[in-house]
Amino acid sequence: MSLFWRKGYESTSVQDLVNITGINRASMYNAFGDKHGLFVAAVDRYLETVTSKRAALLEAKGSPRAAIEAYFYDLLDFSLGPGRRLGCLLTNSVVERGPRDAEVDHKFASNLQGLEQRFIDKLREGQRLGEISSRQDAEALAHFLVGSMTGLRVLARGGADEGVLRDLVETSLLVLQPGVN
Amino acid sequence: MSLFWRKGYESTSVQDLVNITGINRASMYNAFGDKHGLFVAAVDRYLETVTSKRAALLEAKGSPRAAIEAYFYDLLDFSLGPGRRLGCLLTNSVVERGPRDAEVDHKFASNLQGLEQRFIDKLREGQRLGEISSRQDAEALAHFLVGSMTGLRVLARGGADEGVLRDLVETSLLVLQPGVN
DNA sequence: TGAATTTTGGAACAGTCATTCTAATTAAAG
DNA sequence: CTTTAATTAGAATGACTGTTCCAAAATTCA
Repeated sequence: MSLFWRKGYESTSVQDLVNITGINRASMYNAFGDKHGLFVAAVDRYLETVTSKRAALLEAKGSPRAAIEAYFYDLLDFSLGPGRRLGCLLTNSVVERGPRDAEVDHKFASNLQGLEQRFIDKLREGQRLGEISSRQDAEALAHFLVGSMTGLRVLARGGADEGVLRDLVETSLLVLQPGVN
Repeated sequence: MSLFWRKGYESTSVQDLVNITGINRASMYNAFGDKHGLFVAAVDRYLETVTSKRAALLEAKGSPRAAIEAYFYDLLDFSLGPGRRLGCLLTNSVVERGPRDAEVDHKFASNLQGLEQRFIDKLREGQRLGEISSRQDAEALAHFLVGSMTGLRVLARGGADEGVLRDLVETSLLVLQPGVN
């Protein structure tokens, strides 16, 4: 998973995987079928361990707006620092392989839709509480947040300065603030 | 350029390039040195033809806010439709190769910084005219716009629905609207 | 027209790719 | 302990990788 995350699919050879895992080639092929099967398993593992842990922040009780803010600041923290500027494995994969890998494409779409739905739920709740601006409906805000988050991850991988990422997060969250209707 | 745009660097073989261009292998090597040299030339060409044409929209006289809006809607139009959901060649390249290709990395950073500066100029002018909100300084807004634009391009390549991209653009532009200070 | 340069087809190169195989060794199950 | 299954090391596969070379053909330049 780490290797695919760092180097992408094509640049990671089976030999690389054998070397770093210490697992025999034959065992890998026996367990995963082929390189692509192992890759998909790595992406699944990524979603289970890395992504879903952060998504849980969105399920927190209490202020919905605080939950969304916690989500973004957690992502920001994770995206900073040397050795961590890897972006999102799934996003990277869809950029590299999306148009030619239906499985990756589908995972990306459904993952994004799942996150979008969590955003929508929290946004609606926040709007009902008056914590979150009602100038736009929750769907539009959720779409916006998903886009902003995607930009954040890609800019992080691209090596953007911390200030850029921070401004992106802060300004995005400012959109949620209720002002004049 | 089109092939690298569609398939990325690693998945595009020299043989593919020979086939699609009809140019002899030896001529290509004579002109560009190696595959990477050709790739860099393709990225440069992309920036000269595709990107800089759109960047010119930001130089338009008249309303600075309208110029920024024109830029984003032009990008949105371009990103939609079948066969056009390719994202940005430079962004795709930095995702695939960024950490291991200093030349791509540098091009990405300087290109983004150039765009950021154009945004800043327009934003400042708009703030002076009262067209653009002054709740945040122009730098922060520019960072936000760059992030939003990056997200748009990646989501487009990822096959996101038109509505998602549209909401992202509209909401991002809403941030510029002057409200209560 | 004649000389110099570029382009062409095509073969050849060594290296790497993902994948499969064989045979030996280890571990699990009954 | 015995049998069955899984794991190992390592070689071998054929296809493809980027790159170089050669001689012939075409083009450019003076």
